[in-house]
Amino acid sequence: MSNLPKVIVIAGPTASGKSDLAVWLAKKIRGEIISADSRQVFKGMDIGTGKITKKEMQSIPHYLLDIASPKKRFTVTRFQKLANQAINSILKKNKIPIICGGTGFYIQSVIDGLIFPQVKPDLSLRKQLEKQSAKQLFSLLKKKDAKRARIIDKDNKRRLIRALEIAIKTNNPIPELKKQNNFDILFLGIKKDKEELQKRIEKRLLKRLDQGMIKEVKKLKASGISYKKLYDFGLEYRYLSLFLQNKITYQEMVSLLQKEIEKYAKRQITWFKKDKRIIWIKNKKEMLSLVKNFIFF
RNA sequence: GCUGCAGUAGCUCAGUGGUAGAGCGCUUCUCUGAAAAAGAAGAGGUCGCCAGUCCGAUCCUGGCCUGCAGCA
Repeated sequence: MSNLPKVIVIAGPTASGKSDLAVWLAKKIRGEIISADSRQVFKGMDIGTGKITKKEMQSIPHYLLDIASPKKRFTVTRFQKLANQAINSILKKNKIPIICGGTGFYIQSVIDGLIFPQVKPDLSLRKQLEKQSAKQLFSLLKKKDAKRARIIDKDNKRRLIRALEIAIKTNNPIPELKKQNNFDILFLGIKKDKEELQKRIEKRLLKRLDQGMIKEVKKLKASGISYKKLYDFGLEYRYLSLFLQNKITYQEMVSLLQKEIEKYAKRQITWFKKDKRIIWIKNKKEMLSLVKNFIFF
């Protein structure tokens, strides 16, 4: 039994019904919700991210939605900081924080208290390194930080660039990743079988197109967000903007998007599967008994 | 019915006289300040069917079957 503050986490792939479940639980146990979603943090990205509506929140407070401009860069460490603040203010009210979302890296940064190297992203350095091939970057890294080079994904430029950024700025090898235990965690995962999830993805996709998802992307573009940036947001924002540029047809957009969302869901599942703390649940009843047990003992 | 073109991985197609590849899909995986991003690996094929030539045929020859286009 630990004295650490209790935090509940609800994770799962996209379209698994996390948000609804979290609200339902919050009402039962006097909880408040912290969203852990790397795209829902942005203002104006609502339909495309499947963001919960005011009405659906049923007056349960939600944190970390609409807290950043899509024109600016948002990072894990920013998320981590804000999430910790949110947890503290929920705890002060004597309520239970429920972290709910699908961005595994964000969730992990908070519940494992990851300590990242103190090296801020340097965009001009990154741009410069970007010009080199993965092979060149890799051999550069071997010189600067041989240990890191041994375990890094040598084809992944993005990873290589960040590793080099750290090595160059600090002139030191990257420190080992530190974790700290700040909370007593109940980690729940929503289990859905493949066919059901695919059906839910399809249904939700068509519904959101109906709700004006295209208009939302047009609006973002009109507000000054480039197609390149929209492409980088991925999924809905990527494929809708390709359609708006006439690079693909409407039909292609819908079928590509369906496939891509399915693949994304699989990547999420791969991530979560690794975490052995997760208890996989199928319904509210299973969840509630686990939660009661967690809170009262 | 005739003529032409095609038939190779789940799909779209490359290719070679010494039993085969790509892209996409599928499966599995990675993740140290971009994570809906960015990457990696793997499993799939008696190369339409039957015969012939050849040391050897997916590739050449003949026949058959199937699809597409044109002509009648």
